[in-house]
Amino acid sequence: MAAKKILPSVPAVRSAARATIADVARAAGVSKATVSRFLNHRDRLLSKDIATRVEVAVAALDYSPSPMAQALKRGRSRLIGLVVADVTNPFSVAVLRGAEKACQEAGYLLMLFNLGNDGQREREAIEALTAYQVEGFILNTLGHDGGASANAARHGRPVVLVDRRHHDMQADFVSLDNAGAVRLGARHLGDAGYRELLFVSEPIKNVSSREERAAAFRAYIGESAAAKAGLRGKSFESAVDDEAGLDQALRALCQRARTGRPGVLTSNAVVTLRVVASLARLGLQLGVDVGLVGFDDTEWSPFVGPGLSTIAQPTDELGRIAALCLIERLKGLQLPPRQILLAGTLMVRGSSQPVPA
Amino acid sequence: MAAKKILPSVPAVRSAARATIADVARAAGVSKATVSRFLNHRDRLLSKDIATRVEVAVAALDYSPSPMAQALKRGRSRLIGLVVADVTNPFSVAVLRGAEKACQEAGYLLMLFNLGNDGQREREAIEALTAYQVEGFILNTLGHDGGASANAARHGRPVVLVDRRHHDMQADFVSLDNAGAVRLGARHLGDAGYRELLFVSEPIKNVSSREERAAAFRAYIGESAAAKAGLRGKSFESAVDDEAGLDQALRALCQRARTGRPGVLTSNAVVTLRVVASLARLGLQLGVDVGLVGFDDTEWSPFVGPGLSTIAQPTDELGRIAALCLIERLKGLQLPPRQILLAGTLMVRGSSQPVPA
DNA sequence: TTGTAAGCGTTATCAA
DNA sequence: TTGATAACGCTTACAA
Repeated sequence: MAAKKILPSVPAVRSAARATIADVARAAGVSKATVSRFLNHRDRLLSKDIATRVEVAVAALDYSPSPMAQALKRGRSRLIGLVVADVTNPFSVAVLRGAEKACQEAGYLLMLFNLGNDGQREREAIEALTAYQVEGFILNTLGHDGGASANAARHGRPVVLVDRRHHDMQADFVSLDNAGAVRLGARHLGDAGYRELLFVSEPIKNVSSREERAAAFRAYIGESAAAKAGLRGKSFESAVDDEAGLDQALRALCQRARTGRPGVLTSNAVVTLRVVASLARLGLQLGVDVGLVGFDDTEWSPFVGPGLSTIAQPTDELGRIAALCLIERLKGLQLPPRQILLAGTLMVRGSSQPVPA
Repeated sequence: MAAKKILPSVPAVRSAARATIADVARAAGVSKATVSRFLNHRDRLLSKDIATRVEVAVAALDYSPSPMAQALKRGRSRLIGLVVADVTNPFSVAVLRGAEKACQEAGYLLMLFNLGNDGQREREAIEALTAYQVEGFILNTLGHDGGASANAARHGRPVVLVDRRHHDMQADFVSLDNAGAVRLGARHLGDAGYRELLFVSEPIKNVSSREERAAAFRAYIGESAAAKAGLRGKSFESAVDDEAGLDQALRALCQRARTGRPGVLTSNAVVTLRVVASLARLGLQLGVDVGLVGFDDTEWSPFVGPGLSTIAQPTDELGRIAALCLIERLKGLQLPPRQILLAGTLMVRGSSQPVPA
């Protein structure tokens, strides 16, 4: 057996429990109130002498106030609750990053609650977060919370909705300009010579962003400009496990397109992947047999097939703006609910290359 | 102008602020202590009569205790801190999901802190989380925290490390069996006829998982079995912005491989994408000119080129086990630091198809 | 300008 | 079995 190695004992910081404000007061020879004042109103009401004594004590004890105790006393916690329907969704993560940065800069900490696509937990999430005294919410959810978020709003905890509206709630709303983005994609496909279009979405199920995109597609197809250009289109809702249905829809699309080429517009990255898989099953070539433009520009988009044309969302900005809106409200801004829509950007790649004349 | 619609006023829940334990006590006509006892030791020490009175009052007021106040009093918060180096990394997100679920089931809430790959913030993160009285940490970080986590551990806040060890800390560690996974990938490439291998990693920079994978590759190549099979290999560290360097390394690989075919093993999904891009620039075909196996099985792996062969990590399990380990410690388990290594799974696709004889 | 003391919502100790 | 009461760490009237 190997000789027992003697580990160097941990540097004997003797670290007692965290220092409290009482410790600092004692060390500085002042009252707790004075320490508190030094911390919160450093400027006013403090003699130079005492101020430095406190300052020294704080440094010596490496003191920092307990946010929990502060929250309890003040009723405010410097916490912002972020509820996302699904962290697996790269869109959510990107928004999360933007929001996090803005919160951090404003001195807030983000408390994340992931629903794992289980709508049931939405109410639970908001209540848990409320219990922890979060000061406001950023919600990327369905709104099936039994009024919990509306309730929070009424209690003076502002709410900002990202990407998905809640039908029953008036709140600031930050999102992609879905209608504009759909037009961008559809027009591009048309311009590239794809004339018979199919819009493929996840099952709409009352999710506002899905509704808006689907509606925008129908509207665009109905416009005279599109009709004049000979653009026609249908929509299809693709369920996770219904590969056969999707295959069938795409086959039908190709049939209809006998004359003009078929083009597909997908409503998010997950659906894009499903369509790519289906096309592969059908033996159809991207950008040759079928054109494709998908929502959400991912890191892998350039490398699938001939490169996937996409509509990029300004995810970082969305998250950042959502956080900023919320923080403004926390600072007391009184304003009717705002709607902030950001434009998408078309990334052209091989999957929508022009149909040879 | 459209007639002004009269919105139905919000259901007049008259919702006063959250009920406190004092409210419940008053409503039930008992003392706060009794209510507290009912909540915490429902079983012992309570006359049936009083118990039901309290129960009714709790229900009527929809009371639930304030975790903040509990944390202040008990010193425990039912909070677990999760620090990840980068939420953008799909691996981190997957782990997050697993951990979150386990925590939730055990009645803990996860507080997420994302470093955004800014190592500087690691210490800050741990201190912020500590201030919020998190009871323990799950860390997927570098360990450049100036001893903050070691310090936390000493204060009785257990720490579990995921995927990345901290050189200076003894703590439970949960990770992929990197050595095994590397062998799995390398051997597979060899078996498929790719004889001249290149291991491409992110800059190692002291990150333990990167070190382990690189070391395992060197070791495997040095083994007699590999040598006997005619396997040879080198390693390359690919920096984000150094496309030229990577191109050069791959060109050199192909040169060396004149006789046997060249194969590449990449250390994570980001690097995989870089290699795919480089190969495209060089006009080399995946699975024909060059074999490729990459760490991390992503949703898009099947759709890049002929399909990317990958080594899948049991991410959900990793997160779950990390959380469970932590929770065991929180329950008082005294044990020397454990190391839990999980095996990876090889997913064979077109990028490593056998070299035709 | 500083200190005293009350109280935020809990739980735990002690009597009753 | 129940009820006062004193903390937990902090902020804030109010007094001095």
